[in-house]
Amino acid sequence: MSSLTPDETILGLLAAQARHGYELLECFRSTQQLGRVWDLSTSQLYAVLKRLEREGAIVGREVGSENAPPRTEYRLTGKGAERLHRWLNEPQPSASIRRIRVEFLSRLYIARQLNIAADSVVRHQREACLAKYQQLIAERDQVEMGIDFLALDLHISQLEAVLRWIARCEITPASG
Amino acid sequence: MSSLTPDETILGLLAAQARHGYELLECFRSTQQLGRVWDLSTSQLYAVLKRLEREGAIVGREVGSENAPPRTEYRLTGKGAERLHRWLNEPQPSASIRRIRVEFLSRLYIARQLNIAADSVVRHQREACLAKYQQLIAERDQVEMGIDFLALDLHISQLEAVLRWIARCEITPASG
DNA sequence: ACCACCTATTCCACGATAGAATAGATACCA
DNA sequence: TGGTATCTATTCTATCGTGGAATAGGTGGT
Repeated sequence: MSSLTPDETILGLLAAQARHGYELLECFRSTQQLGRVWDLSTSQLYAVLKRLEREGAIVGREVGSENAPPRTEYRLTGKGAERLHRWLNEPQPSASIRRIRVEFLSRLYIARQLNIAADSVVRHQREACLAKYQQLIAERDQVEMGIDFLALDLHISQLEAVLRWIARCEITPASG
Repeated sequence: MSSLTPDETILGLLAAQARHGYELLECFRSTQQLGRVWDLSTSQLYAVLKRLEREGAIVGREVGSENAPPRTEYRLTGKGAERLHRWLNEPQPSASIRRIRVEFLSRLYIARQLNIAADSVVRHQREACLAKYQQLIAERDQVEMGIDFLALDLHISQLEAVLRWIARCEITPASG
């Protein structure tokens, strides 16, 4: 598992419409949008754009503006769109608490932005969490009281909370 | 807030007894010990030891062994012990889910290893979580349905689970 | 004699990241 | 009209963290 990068989320934002770096940055800063989900620095955003372009998932073109500095507007390529949809439909998403908080919320948001039904996204996430939950329960039964047990027990509690929250997600899909 | 490093946890392990790198590594690998709390690579562990020595929190000395390669055994300095106890008694620990999972569990484990009462550690953590919890509840009331609300609601659910878990911690202190 | 594995640590190349720097345009105020 | 503050937009740089391989001594098996 590689670390948590906004690559696919950016692909999703660009799938909705072509944008330049600064616009994307605002999407990630506004609490109305992804501000509570991601915390990106300027340089990280531009570094990701460079990487995505190098990988052929997006292409940029220089756009001169009358009342602002020149900007580079990026749009999705076919390759990028393919990667985006693989990510959205990931059948076995991570059940890590952190990844749920970031990746799953991003998937929900992007699906909404693209007017794609999110129910399979939610279902996959719930199934992954449930599987992990049952595995942890089984492990906890083998373990004696100690730091080990506490860590497992906390993890299990976190997953229980996630499962209840996901159930609420399913009846109130993300808007905005 | 800097990122999540095992520096103080290592100071704690060295406070219990002088150890060399490989021994510490085993503490971080064994699930009986900190294996479920941290996931350190070899190079990270040695890098931290170098840093702690440079900062004067620990000192290493070469120890020749009969049946193994030479090793560097580290012990805590006065400066290191001071830093360790500041960390253990931190009055306002982070209420971030991730930090609770890692830092708080480490504090509990280290307190136990040093035969120090953990109740103030637990109390500080509960207070920090409760404050954060109430702040998030207030924020949620201001926010309309959307990704923003879902993110807040998930965060709140996670903190509720943590608070219930902490209540259980208080009646069953960590052993081993 | 050789290989595999354990102990113990170092090295290196790469990428991430924070924060400053650059730079053009507009707006405000004295 | 000069100053400076602020917004738009991106790049640069120095540092740090990291994974993975390399190094290296010792031990036990076949």
